[in-house]
Amino acid sequence: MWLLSLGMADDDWDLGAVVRSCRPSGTKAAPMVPLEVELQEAAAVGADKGASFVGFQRLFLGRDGLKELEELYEPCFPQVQQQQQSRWSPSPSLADAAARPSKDAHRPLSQTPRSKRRKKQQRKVVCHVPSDGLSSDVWAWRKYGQKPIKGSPYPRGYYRCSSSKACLARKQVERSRADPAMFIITYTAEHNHPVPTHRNALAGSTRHKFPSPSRGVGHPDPGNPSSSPPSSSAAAGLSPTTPLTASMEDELLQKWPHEKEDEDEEEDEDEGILLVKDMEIMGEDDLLFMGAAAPTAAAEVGEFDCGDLGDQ
DNA sequence: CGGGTTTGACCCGCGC
DNA sequence: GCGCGGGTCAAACCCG
Repeated sequence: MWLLSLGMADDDWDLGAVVRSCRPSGTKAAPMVPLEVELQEAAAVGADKGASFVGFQRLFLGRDGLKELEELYEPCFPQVQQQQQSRWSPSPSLADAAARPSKDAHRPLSQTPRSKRRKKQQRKVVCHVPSDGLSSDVWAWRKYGQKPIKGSPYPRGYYRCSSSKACLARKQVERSRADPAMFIITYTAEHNHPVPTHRNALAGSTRHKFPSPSRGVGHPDPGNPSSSPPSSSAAAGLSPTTPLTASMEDELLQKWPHEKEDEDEEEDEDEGILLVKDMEIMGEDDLLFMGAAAPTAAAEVGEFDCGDLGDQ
């Protein structure tokens, strides 16, 4: 099931974009099947998980932009559409938030401002997607880093929008410790440009060789991430970009199965964050969540659809 | 050649 | 104030 939680209330098109990216782009997108959405408020978190939709709806009531969301999610969540009629007022967009360079802006060093430092309250959108959903993201992402996360057997991949240099949109992809079959995609900041008609041709083209002996992994790919089951395919580092980037995925994939053992203990950690099963809340103030189901991930992982969905 | 990925180092926020 | 850990940078490398 796909879940998406919005750490913010923004709803401009950017948000939509985000959402979009989380949902099947195109018709052929991955099976968006399931879609069980669970939405809750931060406060609600921890509470009954069953609150899901209801909570969700409540959250959005009265806010503008909801409408847009509805549309966006419609495919995924008909219910939302039907039930949510209200709109929520837009709050500062992620872009804004992210755009605020904060103190980093004046960083003397050669380094660029790190506005992003974990702002405790930076708005984020967290999306849980099944491995097979990792692939569809209409945006073009470029990986700029990967790091092992303490407590998690899976590394987290850091991506930024490659469509526009000025775009502050970022995304983090990490395999769920609790459920390796699921990926946690966290979007930070919004795109400040329209969705690219098509992702860079090169994007993602780079690492197509899965089993490439060279980079990273030395093992043969377990299951050809790209072509095969996503479940194994993505890893924290999948490349959201276009189609495939298999290397990272491979790595993760490969290790994934093995590390699975750790799962048990990790579960709670995942949940610790707030994940109510599939949902997480980030941001502290006004966060909203919405469930979204979006088979986007497929693209990240694999190669399938990326091309198609790239365009919308 | 352009653009993406990999990877180690660096920086800084946060908790103790 | 210190140390840990997460997030980002940037050089090196790879691929079409």
